[in-house]
Amino acid sequence: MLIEYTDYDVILKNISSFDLEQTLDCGQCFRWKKISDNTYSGAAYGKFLKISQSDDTIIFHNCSKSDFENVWFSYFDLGTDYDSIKEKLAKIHPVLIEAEKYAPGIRILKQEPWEALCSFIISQNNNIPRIKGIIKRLCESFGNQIADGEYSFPSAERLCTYTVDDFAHLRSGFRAKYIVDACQKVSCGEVDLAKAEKMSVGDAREELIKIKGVGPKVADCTMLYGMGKKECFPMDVWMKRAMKILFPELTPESFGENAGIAQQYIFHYSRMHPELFEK
DNA sequence: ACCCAGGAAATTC
DNA sequence: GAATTTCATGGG
Repeated sequence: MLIEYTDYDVILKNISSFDLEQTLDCGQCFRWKKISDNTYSGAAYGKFLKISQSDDTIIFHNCSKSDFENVWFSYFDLGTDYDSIKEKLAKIHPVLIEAEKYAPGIRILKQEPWEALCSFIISQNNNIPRIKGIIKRLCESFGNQIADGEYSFPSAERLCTYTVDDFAHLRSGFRAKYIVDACQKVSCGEVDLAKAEKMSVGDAREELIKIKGVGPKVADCTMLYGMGKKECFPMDVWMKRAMKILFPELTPESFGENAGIAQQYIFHYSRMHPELFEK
């Protein structure tokens, strides 16, 4: 991988195992939008970004060197060698070879812990288009405008004084009371996300499920997508189906230290091949 | 009308 | 304690 800094853009050349569409539309994040072929716009850590790809070249448009180094490098997990991880995972089970082949450019994003937590609280017993709508309304109502029509994800501190009624327009249903509890516990430090990030998976999970509406699955998604804990293996309805039909002899532990990455290949592959689970 | 959606809390057995 | 029901909302 080669990094070039121009006056306005950051350009990555000769990058492998990175596909924007696969990474941004595989169910791990909910806020990036496709604005034209191979071009996306979105936000994280309070920064707006337009990013585009052609083959093995990625352009971070109008992006400073410091934003790239401080935010986007780790956000897109550019320090991790996915080629070698895929090779190791492929040896565990042949179905993983298929799943990797289907979307070889998936990377696990390192999102903000609070955004991941909040997003996956909203995701429970919900579908992806509706999750995106609720999060969009949350950001547009309470986030800061950081570019034309683009908003940051509002912090727990920003949200902690609101009640269930104040969130009614989000149309998040029974999840509104969970959002309220998360805002309160995180903003006052009863649940310390920065500390949880440094804890073991077991301890961090215990910490996170103190929040109402956070169980093992939401906690694991928060740790995998928001804290970089790649051994986490969130078990949603799709993964339960996949384990039963595709990997009957395996458990989440079978996938090892990068189980979360395996999970993402399997989740996306399963969701795009629902016929595997019919009847 | 019915079923399901990246689950977890509340209730019942 | 384990199994089942309920929880809002929207799309198919």
